[in-house]
Amino acid sequence: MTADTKQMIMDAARAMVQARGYNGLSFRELAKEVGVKSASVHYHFSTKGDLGAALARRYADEAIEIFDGFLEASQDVRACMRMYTDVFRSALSNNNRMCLCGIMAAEHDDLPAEVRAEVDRFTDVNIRWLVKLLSRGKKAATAAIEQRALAIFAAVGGAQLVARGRGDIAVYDEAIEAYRAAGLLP
Amino acid sequence: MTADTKQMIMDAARAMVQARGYNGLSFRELAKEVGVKSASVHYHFSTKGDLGAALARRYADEAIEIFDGFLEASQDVRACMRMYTDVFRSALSNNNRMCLCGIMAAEHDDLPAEVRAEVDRFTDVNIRWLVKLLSRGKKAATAAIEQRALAIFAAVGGAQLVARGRGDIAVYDEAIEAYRAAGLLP
DNA sequence: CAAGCGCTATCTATCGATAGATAGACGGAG
DNA sequence: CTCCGTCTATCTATCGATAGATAGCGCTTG
Repeated sequence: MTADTKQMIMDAARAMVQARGYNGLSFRELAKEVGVKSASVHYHFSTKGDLGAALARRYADEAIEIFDGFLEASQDVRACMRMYTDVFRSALSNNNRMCLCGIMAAEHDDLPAEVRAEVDRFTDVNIRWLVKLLSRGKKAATAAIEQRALAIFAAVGGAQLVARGRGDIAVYDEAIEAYRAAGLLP
Repeated sequence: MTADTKQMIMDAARAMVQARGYNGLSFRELAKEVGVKSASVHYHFSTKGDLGAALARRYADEAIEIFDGFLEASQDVRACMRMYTDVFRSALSNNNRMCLCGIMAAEHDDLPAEVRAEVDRFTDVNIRWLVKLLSRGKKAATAAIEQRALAIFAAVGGAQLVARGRGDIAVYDEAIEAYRAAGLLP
């Protein structure tokens, strides 16, 4: 039983942050959830900032892998985009949670610097990937594509935020559909 | 000196929440900002939930007034929409702040019930207004207009969130412009 | 005088963080 | 094989800071 405590801590912490934000994460509650003492959490992550940064770093790294898998899985821009929006959808369908970095972005100015840096990197990762995807379709000007990528990322994040507030995943689906209908999404 | 303390408290509290979120608001810091003691804040708002709900309520009420003023000021749908997006822009230009209810929406599940109710009402106010505006243009199906209104609200909120994270108001402008170019915004 | 309002002083709960102890695994030395 | 030292991982207990909240005093003003 390699129920690696460190992994369990990170998993539980991610879920808690996705549900209640970085400020809503406490070592004591986290430890209780995992079944250890808060001192043990400090053993693995010396400060709360360390933990938050580790969470965001792993999250961004996983995003790169997953997103790049989409690009390899299909040459169809529309299909890839659908897989992309489905990733954000799955956070909602998993107990009405938000994207880890989406919710942390709201707390942006309150975050320890090392956490903020990783959250910003997640944004970069998304935008770079979207640029790569959009570049497949047409060879528009780079600036135009970057603008479009940014708009898509913002719109998807906003849809997630509003849908979670409503507690209704259908709200997300409707927003995405409206984006597609308007031509914002390919 | 009717520098009404209660008003000063609400003004300072709103600014602090817009910068750091509801969880980032503390009575002590708020009191210091206003120049009173935290006990005095409790005199006007018996609990933090009371204060948060009052903030969100006033915010939503002001939004109704401001937005309806747009509808009266111009018959042009595009002009009204620009005024609408400019309201969200002004939060950013005011010290890189977020919409009060936008940032609270991220903390949605952590909010006291009375605060959450007002935040939800703000969303309603926005969507109802957008529906009213969009209905001017064309007589599309109600469901389609509501979907569109929701998508616009989400997209604008997302643009604000991302732009604040980047600390660059130009990001907001670019996203809005992309929405317009795509035809999401009229 | 009475009410309204802000104060001092204090409470309880919880936060992140740290100190120090301990149980057990592992490896090398005699 | 066994003893010794070290390392890992967790524990208990506690720290100072800060959170929101409260009781009661005192000033000011109508």
